[in-house]
Amino acid sequence: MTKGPTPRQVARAENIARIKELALAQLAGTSAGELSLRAIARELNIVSSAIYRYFPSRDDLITALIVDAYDNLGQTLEEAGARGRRGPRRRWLDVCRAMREWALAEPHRFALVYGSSIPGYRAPRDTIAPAGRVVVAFSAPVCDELGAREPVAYGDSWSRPGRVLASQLRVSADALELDLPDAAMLAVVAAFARVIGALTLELNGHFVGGFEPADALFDALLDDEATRLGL
Amino acid sequence: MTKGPTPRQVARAENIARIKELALAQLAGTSAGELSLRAIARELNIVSSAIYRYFPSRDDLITALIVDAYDNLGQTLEEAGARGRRGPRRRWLDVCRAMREWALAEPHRFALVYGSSIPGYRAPRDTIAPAGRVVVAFSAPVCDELGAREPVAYGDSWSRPGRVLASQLRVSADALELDLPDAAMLAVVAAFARVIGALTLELNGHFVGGFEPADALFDALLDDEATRLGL
DNA sequence: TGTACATCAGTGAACGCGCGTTCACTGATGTAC
DNA sequence: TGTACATCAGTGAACGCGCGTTCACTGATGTAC
Repeated sequence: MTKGPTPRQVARAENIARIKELALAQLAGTSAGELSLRAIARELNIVSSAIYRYFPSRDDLITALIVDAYDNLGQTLEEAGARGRRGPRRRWLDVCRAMREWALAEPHRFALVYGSSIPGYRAPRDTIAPAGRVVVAFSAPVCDELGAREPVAYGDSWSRPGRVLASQLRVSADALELDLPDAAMLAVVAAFARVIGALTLELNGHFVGGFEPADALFDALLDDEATRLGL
Repeated sequence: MTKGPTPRQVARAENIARIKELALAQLAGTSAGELSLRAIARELNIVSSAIYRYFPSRDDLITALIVDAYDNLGQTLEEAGARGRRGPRRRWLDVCRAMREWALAEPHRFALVYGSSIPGYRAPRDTIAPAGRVVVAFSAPVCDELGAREPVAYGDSWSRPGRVLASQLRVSADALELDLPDAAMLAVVAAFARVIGALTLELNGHFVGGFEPADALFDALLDDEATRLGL
């Protein structure tokens, strides 16, 4: 018989979850740099110093939120792009749309990971892997499509990357274990930049008065980008 | 004989400029939401309440910084893209490179205008025109190129925008007084999103360990984008 | 099963800071006659 | 040119807040024998 978690362990896990929830709720109204541990403690009906039983410092709480956000987004994208009846193009479009939905639903979380870096906060190594998960999910349909084709067919609209860039593309693809030729990796990065850029503009109100709602704009951008990705 | 500005007016203008400078310097180490008027006053050797002789509130100071940033960036792009011996493609590439240089030189200013919105701060109308100036400068070379061509030649890789999107594109182009057909306007927005996205990723450390420096990557993205813009 | 001991969540006080904004005021600068 | 008055930059005190983090402590929960 496996001994389950003790009541204390259960309570601890619950409290950590609640702290994160309250922190996220707070982020809706403030930037990450202003996240207040005391405010969280107040809402938890706990003395402020008690927070330190759960997170050794404010930065550690922020790190946890960032890791969670990447993981949550990554998983969302993985599910949206799961292999199935749909072709790669459709799958990739679904991934991107899921990304936008996630960003619109949780704009503060999006800002936390893809927004302006937090002053005074230095991201630890722990955030690298979860961040990669998002990119991997983003490019999965492209990898699948290319795996089924002659690599040479790719990259008609892209010129061949120079030596420096080619090497950087190689290093990046390897780090993420992406099986993509240089030109395809470049196209994926370009697509990612466009999606992040469009979401950044939309979430920060740069489309106000022009593209509101931005659904049609987004679809058009994605449709074009999919073609350029060879999908 | 025209009466020049009084000593008082000169001093006032100088102080306003110094306050902005100190505010910008402070932004290098903090997010806009944490900008401290008291800290500025301290550095100016002035009592904290004296700041209110120059800016009625913290938000007004932030607004001034935002307007300045847009104007400064806009002017930089205008100069980089000035008509001359270079063809439109080269001009557009120069504009984009100037934008990157500006962003790398003044990352906090870039974050101020294109980064995550500032919690509690509501941008007044005054920021709209300067923001548009940047987009206009960004698309100027494209407009010039298209003015010299058959509009029909454009947009082979872009599908025709739907009704909603077409109307949004029209409204946006008109608001900025851009003489661009729908497909071209769409391509410009897409290009802008990509550039903003790439800069956002670079400035916030998402290229660390992969594309460092990102010069080659940026050039490749721009080169491809220029082709897609029909340049 | 019962007891002794270790673990650890939560307390409460304190340290040393910070902030935006208002208000009545002084005294220098600028202006109109 | 001289004087009276208005303007306005800067003062200093106050209001009513906020923060992260440390530390010695109490007392409940969990564990090993």
